[in-house]
Amino acid sequence: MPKQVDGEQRRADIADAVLRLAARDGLPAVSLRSVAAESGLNIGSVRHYFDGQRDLMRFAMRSTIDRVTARLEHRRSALRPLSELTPDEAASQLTDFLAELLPLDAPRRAEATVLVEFLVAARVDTDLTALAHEAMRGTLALSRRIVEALRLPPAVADLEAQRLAALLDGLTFRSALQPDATTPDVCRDVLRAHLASLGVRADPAAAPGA
Amino acid sequence: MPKQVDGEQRRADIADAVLRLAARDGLPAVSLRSVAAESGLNIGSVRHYFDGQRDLMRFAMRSTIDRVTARLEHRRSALRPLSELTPDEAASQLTDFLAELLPLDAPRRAEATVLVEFLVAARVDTDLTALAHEAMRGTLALSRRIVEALRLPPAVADLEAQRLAALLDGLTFRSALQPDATTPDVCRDVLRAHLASLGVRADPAAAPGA
DNA sequence: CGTTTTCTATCACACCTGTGACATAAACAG
DNA sequence: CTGTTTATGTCACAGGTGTGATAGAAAACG
Repeated sequence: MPKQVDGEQRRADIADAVLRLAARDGLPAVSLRSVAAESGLNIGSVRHYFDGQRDLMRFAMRSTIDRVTARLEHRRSALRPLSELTPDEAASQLTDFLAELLPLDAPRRAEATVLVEFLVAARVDTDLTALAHEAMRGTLALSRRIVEALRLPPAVADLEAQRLAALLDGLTFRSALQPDATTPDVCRDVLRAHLASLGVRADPAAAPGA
Repeated sequence: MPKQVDGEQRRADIADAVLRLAARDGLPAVSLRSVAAESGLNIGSVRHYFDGQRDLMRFAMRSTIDRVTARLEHRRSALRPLSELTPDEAASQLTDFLAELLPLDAPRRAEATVLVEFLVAARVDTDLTALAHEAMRGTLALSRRIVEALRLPPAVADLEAQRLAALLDGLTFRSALQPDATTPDVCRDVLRAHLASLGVRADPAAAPGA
């Protein structure tokens, strides 16, 4: 029975317990004792790997953000240039790409839900404000890149980026809190319709009334 | 010194203290003792008007929902028929109307922020789930009415209602949590642009490319 | 071997929570 | 007046929290 364990792996395991707990019972249910129980460790062990609750929370939120970011980056590398695609194909590809942010299946729902809880908590928790700003700026920056890829005129790029970011966060919010009302199908359809409505301006050949 | 006080007024005052506390320090900071302190009452008095914390929370959330609903109804009665307005005027009027939902000034920001906290808490708090569903269904129903007023084809009405609801909630979420990043001006502009983009389909005379 | 570091585990303490129970007092009813 | 209801306080208790301090065991080091 090896006693020397991988410290980073342990921290990740504990953070996972935090995320599982927060997703299932909400952030207020996350305490050092509940995390210890969820991870099968003793509270003393948890405290050995983290300076305290604040440190634990910061780490858990950071690892959530990093996980989503990594998944997006991975997806991004597999994107085909929009110039090779029809407007329809482009919309589909971008929908699948941005859907990585949405709570469309169990793991993504857990991530999105926990992130929403963290973002709300960060409003009054100064330990998390920096991470919250980073996360919010991230989806806005992502939206901005999408808007630029669709070659929207610069005059409306900022506005459309804000609109897309708000739509993404709104879909996440509604679907994470009430998945029976805002189902994964609704999320996909809404997102796709939105991207399509942006695309028609970009590609003159798609304008039906011309 | 009158001892016989208006019970309903007292309950409303206490609920106000809950909302102020939740807006300033977050829902987790709301306890019977903190509410008593915030409202200038004794904890015994608070407990005299409410059966307990659960009752207090339910009442506070309900009064928040009712307040927003009442403001919207009041605004609604002053709306001019869209048929009397140019598409531009219609978009402006609907923007102002729906802006009642957004955190554009201090009181509305407090309301929206508290509502977000309640909705998130309701995910795991069975006492609040019914109210949360009511609130979420409310903004969807409101969006639905807007979409119908814009005379969008029924084939896309459901989708557009969901999209508008998500946009409203997303703007609320982002602006309530980080008003410096999603400013009131951004909210207005985004909302107005969205309504305008819906309107062009409704009114053929506004189509520029025809 | 002994020493040191790493890891696990437990106790104790102060603090905060909701709530049951009770006392006190003011206002009203008869 | 007496009795009752309404309202305000206060106390105590069990349960939860983070954290400081400490102990013990196991692995790694010299």
